[in-house]
Amino acid sequence: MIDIDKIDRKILSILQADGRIANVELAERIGLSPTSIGERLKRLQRDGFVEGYGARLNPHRLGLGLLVFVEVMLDKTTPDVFERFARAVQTAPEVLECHMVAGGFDYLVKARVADMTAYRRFLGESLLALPGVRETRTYAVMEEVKRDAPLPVG
Amino acid sequence: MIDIDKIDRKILSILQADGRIANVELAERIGLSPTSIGERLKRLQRDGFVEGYGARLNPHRLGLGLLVFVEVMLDKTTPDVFERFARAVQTAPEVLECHMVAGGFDYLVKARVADMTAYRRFLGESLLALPGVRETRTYAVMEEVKRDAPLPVG
DNA sequence: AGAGAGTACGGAAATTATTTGGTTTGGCCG
DNA sequence: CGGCCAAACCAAATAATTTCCGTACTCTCT
Repeated sequence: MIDIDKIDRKILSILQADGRIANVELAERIGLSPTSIGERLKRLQRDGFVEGYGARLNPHRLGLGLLVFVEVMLDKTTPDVFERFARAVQTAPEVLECHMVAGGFDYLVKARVADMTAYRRFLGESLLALPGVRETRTYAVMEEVKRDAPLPVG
Repeated sequence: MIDIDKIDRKILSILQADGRIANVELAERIGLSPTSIGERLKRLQRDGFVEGYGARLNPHRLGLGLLVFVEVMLDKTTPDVFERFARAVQTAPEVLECHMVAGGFDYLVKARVADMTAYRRFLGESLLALPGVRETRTYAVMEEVKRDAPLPVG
């Protein structure tokens, strides 16, 4: 396990908020030379702290106005239902996240679709079409109180 | 409503996967001059399709190995419980997402902590300490099947 | 046809990233 | 203690990229 110091954390924190910041400005904000910052960042990437960079898109602008969470329960009769479900979920573009959870149900799915009509289609043609899906409970999001907050690195 | 064409979508798609790609390379991949791509990107940012850029960090590397979802039910006796809960959630660094949902409970909270010990502390000192919280149900994630997939822009 | 908007392009200038080489610091061991 | 090594830092030079500007093309509307 490689440990990181306060400066590294600051770099990660700033980069999480603004992934496209210029190296020189990053260096200025931290109080180190651009060269050092560049070396540190390279190391942070090599050691797997930074997995990549991405643009944050506005889902509403893209016509994806409805966010839903779906609790999925599987039939545990066949041995490979979990595998098959996991694989199918990867290919569904509507599914943004899918987690296997401990508790009352098996999988929690987070998906984005245009509207309720689109959701009904997604539910019927994608989720319920999968073999082994016994039951689902849908929760439509009415208000996104906090959306994709940065990880606490400080 | 401003609509975007196929080239714009391609820009967004690439940028979602690699937010730090050089403009020249982006232009090459799409088959347009860097200048044009720059202009399009500027427009996409101005019109709110791109809200920003961020580094994708590895939560496990940062000691945040446990992902939990918490269903929260509130006491609807006081009129401002929702507001107060929403405000409190913003300041909690463990909370990555919080959504008000329609259905069996009021809020769905997604949080990242180090381990179960840290979660117990978070639950007791942050969530349950809030006035108006009547009941919570916790679901610990055992396996992250799909994590933060890009929005379907194609 | 002509005006205006929108989009595209190439080249020059400004900015930024990366590499190179050298200095300092701190630990380790003969 | 003195020498040695590795890590972190920096300034300067070079390489690459972004931005700015002038121009051309195509649509559409009058």
